[in-house]
Amino acid sequence: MGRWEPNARGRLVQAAMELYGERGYEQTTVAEIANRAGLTERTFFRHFADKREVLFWGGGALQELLVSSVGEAPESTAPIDAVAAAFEAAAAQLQERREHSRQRQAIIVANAELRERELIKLESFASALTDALRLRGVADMAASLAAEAGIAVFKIAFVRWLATGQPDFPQLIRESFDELKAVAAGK
Amino acid sequence: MGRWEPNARGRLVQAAMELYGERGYEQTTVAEIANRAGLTERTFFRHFADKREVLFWGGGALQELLVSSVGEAPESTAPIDAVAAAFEAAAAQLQERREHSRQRQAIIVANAELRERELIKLESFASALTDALRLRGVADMAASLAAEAGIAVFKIAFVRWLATGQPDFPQLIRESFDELKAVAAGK
DNA sequence: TCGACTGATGTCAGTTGCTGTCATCACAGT
DNA sequence: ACTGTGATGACAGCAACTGACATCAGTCGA
Repeated sequence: MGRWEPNARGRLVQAAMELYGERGYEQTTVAEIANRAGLTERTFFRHFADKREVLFWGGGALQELLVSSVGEAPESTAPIDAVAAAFEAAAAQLQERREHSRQRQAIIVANAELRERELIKLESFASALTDALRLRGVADMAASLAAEAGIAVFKIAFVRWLATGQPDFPQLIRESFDELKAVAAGK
Repeated sequence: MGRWEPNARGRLVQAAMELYGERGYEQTTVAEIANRAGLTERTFFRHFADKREVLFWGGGALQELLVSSVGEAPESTAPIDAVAAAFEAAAAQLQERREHSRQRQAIIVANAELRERELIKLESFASALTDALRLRGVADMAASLAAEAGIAVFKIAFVRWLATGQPDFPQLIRESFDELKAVAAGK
């Protein structure tokens, strides 16, 4: 056995989710999180850049999935459809942990600082998607627009997925992209 | 003459812009801003909720312009076109202070916390636009999509306006909405 | 086997953003 | 002259975050 209990980072995430859920983000101190995880405040900040980041650890995997999905789309696929396919894949992934997503989102929407952090994470997704599209030869402007529009669709569909009882998130994504196309066409 | 110099809020904004520009956002303390404005730190926080907000004061006017523009569009106008018209009006407004916009944006892009704050302000615009569209009888989903897609176009066009030397921001907005339509159509 | 090294953690002091509370005092209205 | 009122100052205090140094189980090469 090691000198310390294993998976310190995971314990911190777990403790933070619990405490943020129980008494809210602002009413929780970092010292309390660390304490519940059997660690010190200083150690918390060695694992996470700040008090918010603990809720967003793991977002990198989703970003990689989005990028690789765009890269794997057939060459003839239009940029917006490549982006749509990427978000369908992401939706399938999220769907496997719906309850976790729901709890996490409830915490985030209850606090402005956390919403800010979520928005910049989504912006990072948009930036990564833009790069992935450029690699396919898509022009800068079209790549940015497809990526940002995709994020817009995802944001809306995600909220809808959690709000309604609809189980099939990927299908909801498909329908939402279709609706974007209708809206953009001036319908 | 009053007991205090007038326009304390304006002096704080001015001092903050100067200091953030000179030595960066993080390297500037609130005490320094207040000091340059001839006030105390405590007074700074009576005028602004936090150290970031001082850069975003006045955003409410732009939001009102967006909302009223959507409200004034002809009834037959499609949601996406009402949104486009609103951003054209906003662009015309911003164009009158291009140099100020440029300096402010340079400060914001240089710091992640400030980018977060900007994103949540834009999200607030999206929410207001969504409400304005619903008032016109647009369905929830279409309203959200048109608003969020509009924000996406604006974000991209704004950066482009400042990056290129292009003087006509409203026209750039029009072209960008046209390109969104092309992208959404799968071109 | 031993000693040097590593890496995750603890300890502690310090800065800064931000808040609550109370005092001050020119000005306005009566 | 009397009494608010509102913007400000003064001060104490909490919590987020950082830098510097200590600790010590495990590891690895001599």
